[in-house]
Amino acid sequence: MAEEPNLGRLLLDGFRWIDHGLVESLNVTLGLELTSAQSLLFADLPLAGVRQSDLARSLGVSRQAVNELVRGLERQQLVEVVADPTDGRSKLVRPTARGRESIRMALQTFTELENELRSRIGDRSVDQLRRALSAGWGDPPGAR
Amino acid sequence: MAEEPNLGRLLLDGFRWIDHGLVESLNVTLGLELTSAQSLLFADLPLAGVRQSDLARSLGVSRQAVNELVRGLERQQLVEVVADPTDGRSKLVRPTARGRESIRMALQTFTELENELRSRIGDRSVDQLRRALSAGWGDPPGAR
DNA sequence: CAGATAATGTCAAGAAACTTGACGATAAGT
DNA sequence: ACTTATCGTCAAGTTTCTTGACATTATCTG
Repeated sequence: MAEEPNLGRLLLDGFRWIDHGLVESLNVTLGLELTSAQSLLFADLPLAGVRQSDLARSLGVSRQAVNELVRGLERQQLVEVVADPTDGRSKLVRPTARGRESIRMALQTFTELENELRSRIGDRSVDQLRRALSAGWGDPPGAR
Repeated sequence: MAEEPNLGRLLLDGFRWIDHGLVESLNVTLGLELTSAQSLLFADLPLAGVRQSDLARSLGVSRQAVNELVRGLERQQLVEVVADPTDGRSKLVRPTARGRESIRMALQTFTELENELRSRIGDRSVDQLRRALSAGWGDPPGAR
């Protein structure tokens, strides 16, 4: 007993804390109707636009999944999807004016959440947390 | 650019790393067929048994969700569900002999993953990571 | 003790977030 | 030129979770 808590559970709890704060902020404060996955994709969308398939790679999910999320954002006029001038196969996902404003809010929410965290566990701990997490996870030992 | 990466994304990546390693270990090495959520519930199940509804609270999901996960584990004879002698409403979820063996493997996997992590980012970073994450997340500012 | 209130497990229906497989269109490699 | 790979997308299915409703059992209250 006095089991040290499972690291996976700890990471998941942390994620849910951030995620919940982000979704709440976008939906309640801005009156949007974003799901969790849409928010996460949307929140750090480059203003210049991204190729859908790069988005899939960066999120670590299939192109099909990203496609569906992007269509949801499009329906809410937060992004527009245009043909990639440099590649006839690709499409670029780009925030609209309305989208850019929401992204600003999302980024502000991230810093607010991080400040909240700093006030709880201290500046040093937050910095160390970020550093440890940023080191890159690569593949777990058992990956095929 | 050189955007500092979104903390939520970092936490999620970490979780997925652990999760993938755990599921892989249980399924490939032990020949089980556990889903991600089943593995997470199963991996640190108290040997003495838990009430289903306590499990739900500790995981942060509904009783209905836990019920379904437990039934899956039961089908694979990893747990048995018995009436709680102290409360006629409750049921206790308890690992079987086969389950206990698998749990030992799961715990071993956790330490292996953590060791892998130590070799990548160093002992101090792992300790700091664990400490920061253990501080408890409570409710995010916008929680209702 | 009786009656209201609450907690537990479960059935059902459905939403969310994925997956794999297949396909046509475009790009790139040889 | 031909093969091979990549891109977006349609379709179908899985996993994980939700809310609502309900019967059963405990607990609280007067």
